[in-house]
Amino acid sequence: MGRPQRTRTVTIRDVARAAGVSPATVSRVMNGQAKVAAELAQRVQRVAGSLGYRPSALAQGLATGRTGLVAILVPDLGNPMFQSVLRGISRAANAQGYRVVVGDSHETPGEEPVLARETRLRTDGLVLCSPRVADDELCELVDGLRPLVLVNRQVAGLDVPTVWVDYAAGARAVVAHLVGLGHRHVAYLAGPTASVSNRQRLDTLRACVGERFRLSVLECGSMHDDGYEAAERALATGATALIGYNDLVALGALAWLQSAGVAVPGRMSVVGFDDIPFARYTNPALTTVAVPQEELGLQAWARLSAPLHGLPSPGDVCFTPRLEVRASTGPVCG
Amino acid sequence: MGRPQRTRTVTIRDVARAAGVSPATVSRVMNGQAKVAAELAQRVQRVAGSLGYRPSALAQGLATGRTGLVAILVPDLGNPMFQSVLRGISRAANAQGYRVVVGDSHETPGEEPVLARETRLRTDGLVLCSPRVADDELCELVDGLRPLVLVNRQVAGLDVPTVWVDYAAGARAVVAHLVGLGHRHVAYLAGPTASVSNRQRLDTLRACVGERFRLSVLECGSMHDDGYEAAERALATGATALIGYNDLVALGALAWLQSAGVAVPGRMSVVGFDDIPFARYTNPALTTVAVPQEELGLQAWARLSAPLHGLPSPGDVCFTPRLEVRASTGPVCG
DNA sequence: TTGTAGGCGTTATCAT
DNA sequence: ATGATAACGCCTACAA
Repeated sequence: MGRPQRTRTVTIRDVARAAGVSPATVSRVMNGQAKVAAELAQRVQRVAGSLGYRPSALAQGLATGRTGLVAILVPDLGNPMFQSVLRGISRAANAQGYRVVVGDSHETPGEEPVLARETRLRTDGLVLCSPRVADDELCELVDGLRPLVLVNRQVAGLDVPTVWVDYAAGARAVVAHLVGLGHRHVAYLAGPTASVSNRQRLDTLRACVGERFRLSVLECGSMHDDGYEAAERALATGATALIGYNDLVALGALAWLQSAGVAVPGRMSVVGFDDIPFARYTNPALTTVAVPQEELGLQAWARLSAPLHGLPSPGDVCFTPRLEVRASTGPVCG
Repeated sequence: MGRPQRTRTVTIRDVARAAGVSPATVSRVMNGQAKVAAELAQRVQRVAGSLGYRPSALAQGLATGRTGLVAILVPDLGNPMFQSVLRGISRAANAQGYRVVVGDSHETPGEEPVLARETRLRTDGLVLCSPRVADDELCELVDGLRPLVLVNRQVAGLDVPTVWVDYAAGARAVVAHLVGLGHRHVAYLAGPTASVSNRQRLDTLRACVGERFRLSVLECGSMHDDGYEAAERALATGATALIGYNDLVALGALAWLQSAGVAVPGRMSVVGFDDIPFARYTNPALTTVAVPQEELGLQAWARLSAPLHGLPSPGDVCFTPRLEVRASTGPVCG
């Protein structure tokens, strides 16, 4: 066998031999499982320690059919929103003896299926957070990935536990807020076209268009730089308020407006989605649609751990976001 | 065998049987390795596809001795600095067919050894980024983790490839800059005591203390909130300039100063370390000690991939950071 | 309580 | 070019 590393690893047999017992006994001692004579256990422990024995996670996984690992895949690890979800799921999973590994698809829909499959192969379960892959492809993918949980992505007629946020309600709340402040022309800095939640926000905003509400949609992206770059175009539309696809985009736009000397909210109000930690610290602080990020993670774990323990998964759960009004929005100055 | 999941997985044998060939042939086809008759290969491919066969990564790893995975461990995934390092290493590793998994010790030194060992067990190599674990414990740890690379942590007399930054030089540059602007009393918002780079910065600053330079050290932390909370104390010391342990801390402090109506840099200059992407977008933009974050990742991979390919690892590399002067520092107003 | 042996799914050596 | 077969390291019925 071509073992690349010339490091001869210490196996369970080596320990067994050195301790004068059978491999089975060593296994039992290492796993603290069955009853082993205290004295024997001691000896095995000592020998294992002195030999520097580490059970092979691969072999264990192969033999037991479980790895003790679950994975969460996100489109952009740089987004604090996803980090919060990650934190939520990690906390919950760790409390039950599972480790969480992270995958980042870098907003590349094409990468997701391969990354998902490959990751799932090494773990006991998967959480797909805001997947960008198309509906039909997602449907094909799903069966090979169970146990699986979807966060922020509902697919009709798909039997997969799901945790999601009603962004339509959030978007309507934003519109109501802005219209109440007298805004009649709003610019939306659109996120990735592959993002379903972007589509939800966009569709909802479009549905609000009427005599008292005009909408300019600008292509943007999902990151801070994208918002920074798009802000000037937003200003040029003549809109008096700007809605970012997410907080990162909104903060990017805010940064540009500041640097360009555009008064916020005097000349331009700014709104985001998510309520990432940073949002409250900018100047002015960002008005945003707050979603319970860590809670999403917790609920995701609840739905992933159930099948891991042979239990039925709880039903889907939907959170209604809350508009967090801060200083970046104000009445339109006429 | 207690297989928890009742999902009978398709094995290489099933494919072999269904295709009327031996498992060995299927293996060869899947790996595109040796020569297999074109027609046979076709058939195997078809059968494998229709059966939904996915090779077990665990079994492959066990049989080949390699996983195609490397891991990077960071103390705080929420810090954009570490994300940039991660990006650098991922880019380089992916280009050579390796995947990178990431672990987060959450600034908990005690977690590092167990996390490191456990992660290493499932990967072919490890990068420890800014480890917080104590020197002696790190020394013990090291041998069980090779192939291993250290980023931002040098340990004397330890034979481990290392990529690091000369933060002492960076700190001296900051002091020179501030003194040149007339500052005579500076507050340092200290990071985690377990952070070696915090110690380097602190020691260097202390060494600069003299008749023309007074230093107040305040306990802080490594995150945005820590800086936000510590800023008031810094102001109370009467210092005219504030140095954050890192950019996150400096930006937190900046946010508090803004909200408290303290003029920056008029009343208080602010400096950070790292030059995270955000630093240039705040208002005022942050003066900071810029380190080549992605480059650190690239160089780390270069040192990790070498032993993976049976080559000798390149020597250690040290980067000298560059002071990026922006608008958050200015002459003392007297 | 402890040992024996078969199997987890794959790869690689060695025949054919 | 293809097929047996022995590892890889561990776990767990089952036997003792």
